[in-house]
Amino acid sequence: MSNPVCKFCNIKSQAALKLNGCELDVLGNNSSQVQFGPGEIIIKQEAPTSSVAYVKSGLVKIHIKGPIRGKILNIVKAPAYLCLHSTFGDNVNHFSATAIEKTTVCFIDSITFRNFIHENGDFAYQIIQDMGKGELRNFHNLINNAQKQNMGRVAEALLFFAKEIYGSNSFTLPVSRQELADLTGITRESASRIFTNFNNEKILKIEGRKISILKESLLTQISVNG
Amino acid sequence: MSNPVCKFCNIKSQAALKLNGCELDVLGNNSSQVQFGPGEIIIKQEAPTSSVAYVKSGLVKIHIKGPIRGKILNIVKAPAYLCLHSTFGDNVNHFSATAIEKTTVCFIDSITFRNFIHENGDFAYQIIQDMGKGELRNFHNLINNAQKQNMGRVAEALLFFAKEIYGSNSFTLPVSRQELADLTGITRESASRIFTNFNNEKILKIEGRKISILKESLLTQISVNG
DNA sequence: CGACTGCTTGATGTTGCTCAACGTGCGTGG
DNA sequence: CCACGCACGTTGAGCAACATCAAGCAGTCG
Repeated sequence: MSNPVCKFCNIKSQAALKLNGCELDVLGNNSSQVQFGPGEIIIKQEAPTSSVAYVKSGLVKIHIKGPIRGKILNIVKAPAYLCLHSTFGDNVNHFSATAIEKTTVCFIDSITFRNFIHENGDFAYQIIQDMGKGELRNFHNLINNAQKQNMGRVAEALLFFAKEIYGSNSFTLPVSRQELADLTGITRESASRIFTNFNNEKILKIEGRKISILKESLLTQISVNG
Repeated sequence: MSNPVCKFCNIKSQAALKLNGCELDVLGNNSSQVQFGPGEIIIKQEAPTSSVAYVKSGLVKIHIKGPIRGKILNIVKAPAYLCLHSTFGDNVNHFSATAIEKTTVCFIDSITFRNFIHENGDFAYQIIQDMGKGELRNFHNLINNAQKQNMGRVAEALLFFAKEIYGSNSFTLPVSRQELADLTGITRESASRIFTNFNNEKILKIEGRKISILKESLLTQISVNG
């Protein structure tokens, strides 16, 4: 594997910015860059964690096979590391990661990555901050899913896409109704019903996967109040 | 603050074991040890994160004020760090931590802790592993809460106490019915009903908070199948 | 054109929350 | 000391929210 452009890559992670020229050469020699199309699996649940994945561009869903049905834990936008917790918490992946848009991923050899942590405190500190922020997001998710009811969850998810992913109140949903249901923890029928409901109430304008948020304040209220 | 015994403490964290004598002196001079009784608040949600908390002994619940009712995110047994994610993800605590048994906590000055990470790669690596393991546990929780129904959740919680906390099928529940409900995300009435149900079915023997698991395999099955 | 996938809609059944009542033990203040 | 409020626990009845089941529709691909 070889990826000699790390040194000149301009989408470095916060952590990689702390590496010096020599370390960046090592990184380049121990990583490889791969392209994924929508639906292609980047990381497979149960497989051994042989490398660290860094998403350079694109959009990825983190998901898991639940006891009953699938569950999407998170949607991650580049730039971000994927599943660091799995890498350092265990030696198999606890989740799968699948591209939902065209995505570029750098796979970094685990040993190399670990060495950086051991030898470069600034690098380690950035990784810890990253993990911390990620975990906070996930906890936030947990609360929502635990106590809100369906309309609130869907509202939450839509606002997430608008704010966090696209930065606009008009966007094309990158996931199917089924996937949205897996993300919010409801059935696809319920998701569908809530969509038509929001459409009728003129809170959203929906044309297939094209969504425009018309009454953001109301949607926010629904999201907050459960 | 002063706690000169760090050097000779025999309940050091995995991370602290990586510190040298000199660093342990610094740790001692920048940390303090505090005792908490059941119900006493160790970390308060929304308060600034001024120090890192290390639980030396005892049992702690991590909880949060939800939009509708409280939610217990996790029950943590010593030895463990508390809420590292809050410390590094943001500068206010996103959760509260409350002792549920007599608990000893060491508060370590954040700056000191950060310096260790920057300067001692082995220390940093242990912290990262800790965070990784913790996050995996939490994700596991999320899945359960998302898809199981009430009986399964209660079964899960009981097995958690038996396996992870007490290592025995007979134990005294350290939490009230209300708290168990907050942990599993159900109402206290539902919790109560399920308890009497399990008692009638002879899956458990219940006397107030004293619990004996009689049919572990059945309970496990209920827990797994939702 | 038929098979298939993704989406929608309606009818039905179940789960679990809410509300309400009642018992108990504990601490507080008259 | 007793009355009272308060947290905890249990049980029952009714209801709303959702999942499930079932059917139908539009678009697409071989």
